[in-house]
Amino acid sequence: MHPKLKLYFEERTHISEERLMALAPFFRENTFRKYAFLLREGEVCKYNYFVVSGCLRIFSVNLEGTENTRYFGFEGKFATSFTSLISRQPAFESIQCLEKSTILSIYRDDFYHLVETEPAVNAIYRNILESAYITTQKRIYDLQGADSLQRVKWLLERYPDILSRLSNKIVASYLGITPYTLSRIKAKL
Amino acid sequence: MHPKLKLYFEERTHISEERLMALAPFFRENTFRKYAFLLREGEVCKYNYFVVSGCLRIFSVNLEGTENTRYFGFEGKFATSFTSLISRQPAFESIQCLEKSTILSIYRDDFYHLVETEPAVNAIYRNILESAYITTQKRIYDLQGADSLQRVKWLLERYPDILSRLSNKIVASYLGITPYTLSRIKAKL
DNA sequence: TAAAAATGTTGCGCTATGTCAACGATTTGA
DNA sequence: TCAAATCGTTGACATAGCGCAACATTTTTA
Repeated sequence: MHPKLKLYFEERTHISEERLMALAPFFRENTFRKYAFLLREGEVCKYNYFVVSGCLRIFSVNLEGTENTRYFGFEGKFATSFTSLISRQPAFESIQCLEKSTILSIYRDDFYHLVETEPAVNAIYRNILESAYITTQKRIYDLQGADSLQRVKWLLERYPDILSRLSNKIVASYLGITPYTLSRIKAKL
Repeated sequence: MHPKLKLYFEERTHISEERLMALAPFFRENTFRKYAFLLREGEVCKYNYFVVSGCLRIFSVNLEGTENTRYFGFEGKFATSFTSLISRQPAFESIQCLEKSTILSIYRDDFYHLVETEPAVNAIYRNILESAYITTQKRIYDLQGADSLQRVKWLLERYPDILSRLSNKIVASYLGITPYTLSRIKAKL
């Protein structure tokens, strides 16, 4: 099993070395080039992804053509369209590499089989859902009603790396402001 | 066990009548008057609530004093500050009745004990987290970048009752617009 | 049930931020 | 490696929606 994934499990749950190793075969490692799509809007999401290195984003495009990014998955994070994975319905969002990335993929049915049969995976899944829930709730509370400056400061406090690591266009689509406004705000900081 | 809660379980999981009945003693029934608080910001949330009748809202107040509502719990829904319940940290949000309400409460430790020991409750909890996650994700996608008119239409499509059942002030705090703007938009619909 | 408090409506001015345009800088891929 | 494409920056302009105020209406509670 990849050491990054092993670490992920060890930090979040108790599981014997032996049973942890039994999980390894379910994860397949791939590398993807920058801008590669792991999922396109309209497809049914069939995998849960674990980012070994690089970075993913999950985003959708609205009717006016504006991109809306809701999640960045950096090294050591899981990322998938849970909405599609859970419901088996076509995703309304896409998953894309923002850098050359090394990714471990676990097939949907394998993943949910493990959630049902391996307590450690059940606990991990619960942990992922709980964290994702808390994060999104906080995001709504913090950003709803906040002006652009507050949004950028919010990002700087929470995820200071993002602003330097990713392009303005991508960051703006995450903050819900235009790249023009973001550019102006950065100039004043 | 209250028939509304029984129905909730039966619609979402398989469990024998007998074991379902064994869960009943963990839930205590109370009625609260309109505007009563079940949780105030800063307190640690100790209960998960199930709404038998009436309506709860979960909201916070930002530094400027603007209220921000993130969830309405109507009849047949669970509602709690999961962030506080999970982390055992003080809540940054409050839970308030918007109508005279009948509520079933289950104590935090009892609830998580059942999550660990009763597969049906584990499944229910997973289901709640999954649904909450999907709902919040969609909310972010749908509302971020949307103007006030789009927000009101979004509400009318998804939760048409809310607009007639709750006050403009409350609805506006859910949509992230001012009551003034909401009033003007309603006049034009 | 009546007084008080809260909420809804609407006019007005202001400001933040979106849109468009032009151009320089950076990135990308053949 | 270099041409083409994308992205960043900045000015000018337009406008959605906020804040305030004043008054009407509804709701609350004593």
